[in-house]
Amino acid sequence: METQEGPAGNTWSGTDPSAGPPPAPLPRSFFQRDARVVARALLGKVLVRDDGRSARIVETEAYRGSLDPGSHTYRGPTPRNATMFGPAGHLYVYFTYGMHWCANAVCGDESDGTAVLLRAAAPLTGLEAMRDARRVRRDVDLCNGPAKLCQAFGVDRAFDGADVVAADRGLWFADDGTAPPRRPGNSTRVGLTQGRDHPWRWWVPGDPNVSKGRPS
DNA sequence: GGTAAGATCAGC
DNA sequence: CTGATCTTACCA
Repeated sequence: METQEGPAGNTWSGTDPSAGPPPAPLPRSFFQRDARVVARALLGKVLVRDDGRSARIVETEAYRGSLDPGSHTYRGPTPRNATMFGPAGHLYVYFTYGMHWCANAVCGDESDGTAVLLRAAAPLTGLEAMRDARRVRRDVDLCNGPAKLCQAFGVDRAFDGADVVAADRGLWFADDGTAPPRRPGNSTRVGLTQGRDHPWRWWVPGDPNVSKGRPS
């Protein structure tokens, strides 16, 4: 019988004593589904980093490969999107607008090129580290956008390809018992010029940490 | 080799 | 609403 413990090699050091032991990572099968299903299922799950930072996912978007003109993988494999064409349960991190990083959870079957963009989250623990990484007045501004979330968690190029099931880089998703909303908010995606008709954005209704980004 | 656009954000 | 800031992808 094993005691409840985090992924091998990780040292949970959450600053909130009530946070308890490190929650186990979601299994790979969680991600091996249609990205639209995973996008909704991720609402309410917790993004965890082994330095104590954690936040509840409150907004996501699905990107669907060759079926989706708005996806980085729409036109086939390139050096940049290689991770998205790999196995589910890895993190696809890309650089954009000359200064921002954004993170996705790769979904579906290998070579599908599908993923879920993490658009916003509600900070839970490790707020000091997040405030350190981002100079903002209100905590609600720490993770209320895809690039803000990455900055708050210190996610950059070094995390592209990270296995969030094996948690090989100290980053994973956990289920703390919070169920996804019965009826999530839904709209077209934010910031796209192509594929903007697809309603593949979802969020937790009423959560103040949902991004201010407007659908295209 | 040149260039246009980009799954964004902060400040005015 | 605009500027920042630079990588990527695509075309010549």
